[in-house]
Amino acid sequence: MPELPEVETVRRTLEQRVLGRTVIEAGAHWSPKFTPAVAATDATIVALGRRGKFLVFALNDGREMIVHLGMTGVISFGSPAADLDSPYLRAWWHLDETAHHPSEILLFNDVRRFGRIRVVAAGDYSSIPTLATAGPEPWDSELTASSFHRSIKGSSRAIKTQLLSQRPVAGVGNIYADEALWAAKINPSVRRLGLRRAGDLLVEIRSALEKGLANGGTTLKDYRNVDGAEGSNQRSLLAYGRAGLPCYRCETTLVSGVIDARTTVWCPLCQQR
DNA sequence: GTACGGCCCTGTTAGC
DNA sequence: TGCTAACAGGGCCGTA
Repeated sequence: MPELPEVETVRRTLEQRVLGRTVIEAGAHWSPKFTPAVAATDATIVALGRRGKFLVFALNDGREMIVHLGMTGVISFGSPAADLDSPYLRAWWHLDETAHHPSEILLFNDVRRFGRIRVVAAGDYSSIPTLATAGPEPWDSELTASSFHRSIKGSSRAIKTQLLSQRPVAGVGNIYADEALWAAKINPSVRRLGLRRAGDLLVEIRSALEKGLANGGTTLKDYRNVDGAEGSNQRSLLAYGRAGLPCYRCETTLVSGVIDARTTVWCPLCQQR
């Protein structure tokens, strides 16, 4: 499931192949989640950014195409002859030929259709609630222990739920939330954190995301970068997916439960409430 | 406004 | 062997 490290890896491997290129034709699956992709036709991509887990294609006409990979979304390049009949193709953009690139098709495949695409006026995210209310990027200089603490203090929900809401900080999903909470020795169900513990958690969130990024993302099943390569961070996970196995710190058996409809793994000894 | 449950999706796996 | 049910989960929406 693509979280910040996966989406950023996609952005980095995609950027130089789309900058300055014009969409000469586009198509999409019938679902309204994907049909907005067609609206990018005739526009030129002038920048490729990322906000939380959203890819932001800046277009030359004052609009942005926002792409969320959902759980199983994969972006790749292909040819019209070979790749437009994939049963999981949800959107495609035919990019023009340039001095550096042949004419080719940018493909968006998404088995479970949890992804979504929107084309909006630049900066107008009113139709994308999670993007509109997303908190700061993890490495934003304005994000400090105290600002993070203030953000958490404003809610009475479990800390895991708060992280998944994208409000305290953008880009954290189920995997990196479990990893950061384990590293910070914080129980995922706690509803209140002091300033010092909030600071610890912020440090571990940044650390978990940096490690994921350095490893090219976490590939559990579907995730690939634009070149088709898997990430390797799944081999370095310390909590996620390890229920029933010994804690790497204290050897207590890790347990799992459901928080906010997400499987959550923690150490009952290191991460006591 | 905030909290919470249900829904969207389909391949994989477990259980009978 | 073949069928059914449970499971995975990010974001959105309706309701309280």
